Amino acid sequence: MVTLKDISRDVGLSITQVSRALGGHTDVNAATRERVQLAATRLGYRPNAVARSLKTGRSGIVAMIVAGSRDPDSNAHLFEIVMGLSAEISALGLQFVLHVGQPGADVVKLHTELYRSGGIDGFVIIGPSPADQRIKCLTDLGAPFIVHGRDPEQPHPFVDIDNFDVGRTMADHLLSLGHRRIGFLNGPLSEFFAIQRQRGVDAAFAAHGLSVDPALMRSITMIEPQGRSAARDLLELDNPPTAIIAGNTMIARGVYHAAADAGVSIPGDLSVLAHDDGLELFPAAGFEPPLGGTSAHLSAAWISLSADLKQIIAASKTPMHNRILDLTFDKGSATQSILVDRSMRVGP
Amino acid sequence: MVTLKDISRDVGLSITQVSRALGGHTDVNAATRERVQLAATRLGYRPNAVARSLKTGRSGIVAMIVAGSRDPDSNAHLFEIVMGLSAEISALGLQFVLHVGQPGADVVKLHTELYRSGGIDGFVIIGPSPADQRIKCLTDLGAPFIVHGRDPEQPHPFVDIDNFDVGRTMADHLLSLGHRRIGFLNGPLSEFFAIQRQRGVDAAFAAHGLSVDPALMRSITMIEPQGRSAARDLLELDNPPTAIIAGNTMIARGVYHAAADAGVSIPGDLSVLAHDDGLELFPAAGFEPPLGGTSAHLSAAWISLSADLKQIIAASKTPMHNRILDLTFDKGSATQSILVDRSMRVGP
DNA sequence: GCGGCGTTCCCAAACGTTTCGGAATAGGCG
DNA sequence: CGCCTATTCCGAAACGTTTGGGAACGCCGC
Repeated sequence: MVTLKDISRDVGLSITQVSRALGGHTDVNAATRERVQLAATRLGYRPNAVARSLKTGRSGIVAMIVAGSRDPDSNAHLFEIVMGLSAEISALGLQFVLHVGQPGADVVKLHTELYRSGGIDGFVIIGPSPADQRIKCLTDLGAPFIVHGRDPEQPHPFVDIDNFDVGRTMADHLLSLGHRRIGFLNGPLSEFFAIQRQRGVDAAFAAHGLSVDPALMRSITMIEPQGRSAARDLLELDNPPTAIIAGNTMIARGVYHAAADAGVSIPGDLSVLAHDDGLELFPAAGFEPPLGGTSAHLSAAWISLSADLKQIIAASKTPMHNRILDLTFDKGSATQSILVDRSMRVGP
Repeated sequence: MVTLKDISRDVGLSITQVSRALGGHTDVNAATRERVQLAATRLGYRPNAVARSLKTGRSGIVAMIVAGSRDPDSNAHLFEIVMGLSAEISALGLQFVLHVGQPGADVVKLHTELYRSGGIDGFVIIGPSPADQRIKCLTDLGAPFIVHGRDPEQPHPFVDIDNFDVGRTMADHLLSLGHRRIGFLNGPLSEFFAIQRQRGVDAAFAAHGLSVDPALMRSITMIEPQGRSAARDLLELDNPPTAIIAGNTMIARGVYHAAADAGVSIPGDLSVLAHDDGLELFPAAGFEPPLGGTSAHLSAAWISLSADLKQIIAASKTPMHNRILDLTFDKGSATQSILVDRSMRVGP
C-alpha cells in the first residue's frame, strides 16, 4: 500500500504538504502541486478510505438495509430499486451499499449497530409502514436518512408521490365512464402508500355521491400470480366488477391473464387501469389492449432521493426536506364506457 | 459516540486494559473484566469499526461488485444470488455489501479502487467468462476473492458444479429414451458454464455414436421470454426436435408456453428437461407435467463460497481451494421414450 | 535478602489521514 | 535597517483502536 509518507519521501516534502497538494489547498506552490500529483500517479497512490474516515468522520457511504427473506414475493421489486438507487448515488460521488441481514434479523437493530460502529454516513429507507421503527430509531440516533414514501405519524425527510391522487384519479376516470362496480387490487395495507390509495379511491366515490363496495377491495402482494388469483376471485363473484384498478403493472398482468382465463374481454367486458412505477424489469409494455393509468417513474425518485440525502448528510442538522413527485395519467385503451358496454351486451 | 476512553474513565482503568478486557485477552482479572463489560453495556459502547480497520487492516467486509445495467435480462438472477450469499456471509460474522457501479462503469477498475482504498477484505465474483479480467486483476493485486463458477484459463479459488456433467447427463437421458433430434437452449456462450454444458451434450452424443445438430443448439439469455421465442423457433423448423433441454427453469417455462402455443403436447410430442438452480424467486414448481432434469441448489454454493472465502481472507497467501458441488438428476414426468411416442403417432 | 515467577496492569507507538497553529523565507515599504 | 505581509512550507496532534514491551506487585524458594 502506497501512502502519503511514500510520496512525501519521494518528492522530499512533508506529509502535510503532500496532503494539501493533493487535497487542493491554496497554500501550496503550483509547481510543487504538480510534482506531487505526478509522483502520486506514478507511485499509484490511492488515499486510504479507512484512515480518512477515521479522521474526518465521513465515509461517503450510504447504505440500505433489508432483512434477508426467503419469501421471494417481498423481493420482487427490490433489486430494481437497488439498481436505480445506487446508480444515482454513485453519480453523486457517494458509494451505495446494500446490506442484507440474515433472514429474520432485527432490521432496526441492524441500522443502529451499523451506524454506531461508524463508517456509514446515511441511510435510505424504503417502504415505510405507519409508525415505522426504522425511522424512529434513526431519528433518535440523529443519523442522516431519507425515506422513499412516508410515515405520516412522524416527521422526517422523504421523497414520495401523491398516492391519494393515484387512487382518486384512476377511480374517478372509471366512475366518469359510468362504472359502478370497480375492483381495486391494492398493495399491502400495512404500508402507507396503499392506505392512501384506498383513501383516494374512497374519495373519488364520495365525490360521485357513491361509496365503495368493500367486497371488491383486495390487499395483496403486488406480483402477477397474486394479481391473477385475486382477479379470478373478483370475476367469479355473482355480481362481478365491470372495471379493475391494479396497484401496479405486475398485478395488471395477472388481471389480463385472469380475464383471458375467464373468457372476459378487455375492455369489452372489463375495463382495466393500473399504476405504473416505470420499472424496467417489469415493464408496462406488451399489454394488449394497451394498459392505461397513473404513472410515476421510480427513476425520478432515486434522483431526488440521492440529491436530498447528500444534502442532509452535509448539513449537520436534519432539514425536513420533503418532495412530492409528479404524477401523469394516461387513459390507455383498456377502458371503455360502461354505457357502450351495456348497450352492446343487451341480448335479443 | 462512546469510546474506549469513556469506559476507561468510568471504570478507572487504562484504555489498554479496557480493550484487553473486552477483547478477551488473558491478562485481565476476572472481576475487572466483568466490571468493564458491565460498564460497556451500560454506556452503550460499540467498537468503532473504522478505527479497528485502520489498526488491524481488516474490516470484516466482503463485497460483490456488479455493473449497473439498464438491461433487466442480465439482472434476472442477481438479486436472488445476493440474498442467498449475504445471508451466509452474515452467518459467518462477516458483512456483505453489494456495490452497484454506474451503468457502463469499468468493473475491473471498481474492484481495484475499492480494494486499494482499503476497507474491503475480499470479493465474490460470479459469472466468470473465459480470461475474466476481474479475476486477473484481483490476482495481480493479491486481493482475497472466490469465484462462483470458474475460469479455466487462470488458476483461482472457486466453487462450482460440474457443468459438463449437467449437459452430458440430460442429453444422455434423452438419447437413451431414443431421442435423436434434441434441442438445447443453453445460456450465453460467453460464460464458461455454458461452454461446458455444450461440451457435455456433445460428449453424450459422441458416446452414442452420434453428433449434435448445430441448428438445434441455441445460446440465449436465460429468462422466460427468450426461452419461449427460442423454443417457438425450434418447433417451427421443418424437422422440429422431439426433445428440448433447457438451461434453467425459466427457459423451461418458456418452452412449456411455446409448446402450448404451438399445440405441441408435453411429453407426448415433446420431451423436456431442464437444469434447476433451486432459485426461490423462479421455482421449479408449477410445471404440468412436472419438470425433470439435473439440479444443484445455489444455496449450497453460497455456504461453501462463504466459508472458503473466510478462510482465504484469514490466510495471508491465497490457497487454490476449489470445490465441485454435487449434482442430482430426476427424470421428472416431462420426458417420454421416443419409441412409444412414434408408435402412438403412427396414423391409420 | 534476593532472584525468579505469575498476575495484573499500563505507556507508548502505530495504522494513514487531516488540520491547526506556527515557522521560514522573500519581497515591499517606510 | 527594521517591520509588515504574502507565500510556502512543516511539526504535531488528533480520530479510536490494538499490541509489544515492559512495570509494579506479591509470593515462593533458596
